[in-house]
Amino acid sequence: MSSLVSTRSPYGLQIIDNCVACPHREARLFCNLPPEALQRLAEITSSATYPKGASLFVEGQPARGVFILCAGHVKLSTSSADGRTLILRISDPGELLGLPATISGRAYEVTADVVEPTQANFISQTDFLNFLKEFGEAALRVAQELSDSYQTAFAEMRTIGLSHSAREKLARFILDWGSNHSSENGTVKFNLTLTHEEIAQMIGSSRETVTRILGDFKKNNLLQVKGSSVTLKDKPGLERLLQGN
Amino acid sequence: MSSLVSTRSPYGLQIIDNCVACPHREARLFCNLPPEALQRLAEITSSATYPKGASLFVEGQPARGVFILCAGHVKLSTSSADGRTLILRISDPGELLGLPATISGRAYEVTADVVEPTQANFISQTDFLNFLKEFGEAALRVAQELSDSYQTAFAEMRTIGLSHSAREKLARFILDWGSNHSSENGTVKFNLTLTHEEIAQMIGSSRETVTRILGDFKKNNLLQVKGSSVTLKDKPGLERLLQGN
DNA sequence: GCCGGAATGTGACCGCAATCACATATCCGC
DNA sequence: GCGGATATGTGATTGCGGTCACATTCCGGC
Repeated sequence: MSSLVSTRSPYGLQIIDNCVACPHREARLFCNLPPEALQRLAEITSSATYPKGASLFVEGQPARGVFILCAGHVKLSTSSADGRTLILRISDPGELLGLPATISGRAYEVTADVVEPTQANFISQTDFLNFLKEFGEAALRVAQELSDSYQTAFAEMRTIGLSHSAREKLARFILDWGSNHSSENGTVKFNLTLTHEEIAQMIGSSRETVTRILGDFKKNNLLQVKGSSVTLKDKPGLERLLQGN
Repeated sequence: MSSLVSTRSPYGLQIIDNCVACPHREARLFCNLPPEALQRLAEITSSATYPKGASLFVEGQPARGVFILCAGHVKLSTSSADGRTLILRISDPGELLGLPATISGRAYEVTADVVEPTQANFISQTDFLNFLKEFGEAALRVAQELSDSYQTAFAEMRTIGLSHSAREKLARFILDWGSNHSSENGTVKFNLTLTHEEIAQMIGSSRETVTRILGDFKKNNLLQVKGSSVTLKDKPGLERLLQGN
């Protein structure tokens, strides 16, 4: 079994070999499959790197296959004809992108844009489906992965659908982001690499509103912002804004 | 293979035997599995009927297993602590309910309420997971089912997140509902068995707003309502409200 | 056919947040 | 370190739609 090997890409990105199998998301997905399955997986997988701004796939495009994100971050979004955009999530390394579309055979339902130099493995739809047919265990893993995605997307939907004010949605967004990205040593502190515009698109609001409410939060000492670094000063205070649930 | 058999339930519901395997959703899910898989499926399945108002499962409850809806309709909803409710969809016969939670092992993410006398088959979580482990093909079918659910939920999310006005959301809702439930012979006509309150909960709006906008639609001759029967008089007119997309 | 509860219709009010229109401030490549 | 693009901050305005408070109508059960 090959161990992880790193080299340099043109974008100054760490290239990771054989990232199909495990480096991220311990004990998930395609780890612990029988050797012949892993062998087969390696054969049908091809790796590539993408510069900032590239698209792995675009909403509405017929599904070509799945991408396994090895390094970098990818923005998943959907947009309406009149230019409005809804950002679903920022994917982290280890995630499978384009899975529902590839499995169901329909078009990609979101657009995947590279927000920072990224490495990803690709498996074409036919190869992937054949692989799943042959290795039932893998199909079950895929079902689990889909269930997780489903529940994540669902939580997102709840946030947007069930909260009243933009202030509430923003508070929830910040708390969520914090709980996933914080390096806490006592206080919760993390990097928020999104622009106000993008935050607005995540919570279904407008750029100005995000700026204003964020200013509000600072004024009320709920949090502190320095560059892209955010520190929660009064987490309970923020949580109080989520009224109930 | 046993054919469909009907008897009478206490609720005056048609009881359908062996509905695991096929009656609805042609060529989907568990049809065309090898005989031993079908055999096994029959062993782990138990059937039950539910009166109006019953809950198959409740949001937050640890997953017990999946339900296969044989007859009747079930409302899937989620609600926040302060009493607001978001209805996700009304499930039709043939659907699998509670699948993501059962596969992922987390809690049910929605509540499933019976809105009319219903028959459903149940498979416990452990039985179901063992079954999938043993029959890889079935796991793949399940993955497909999950993909479909995902894409449906996603479309719902887009509707709520990307449209500006309540009027737009209502128009979209009516057109969607019409395209799924209409018995068209020239004009589009269908039964809308939901109260205004429920419609409001589906589009994330308020009861009064639904009443008002629906009245508006009637006034502008976009549609006609007689009891629970709705007839679209000017479909293009409604579609124009979806601005763009 | 009557009754009670649910569903629907309607007015008044008003607050949130979208939008427009700018003024700064910050970042990044050359 | 300069200059243009991009991001952020802020005021003024406005309308949508939520909420409250009722009136009216519908419907199902006895």
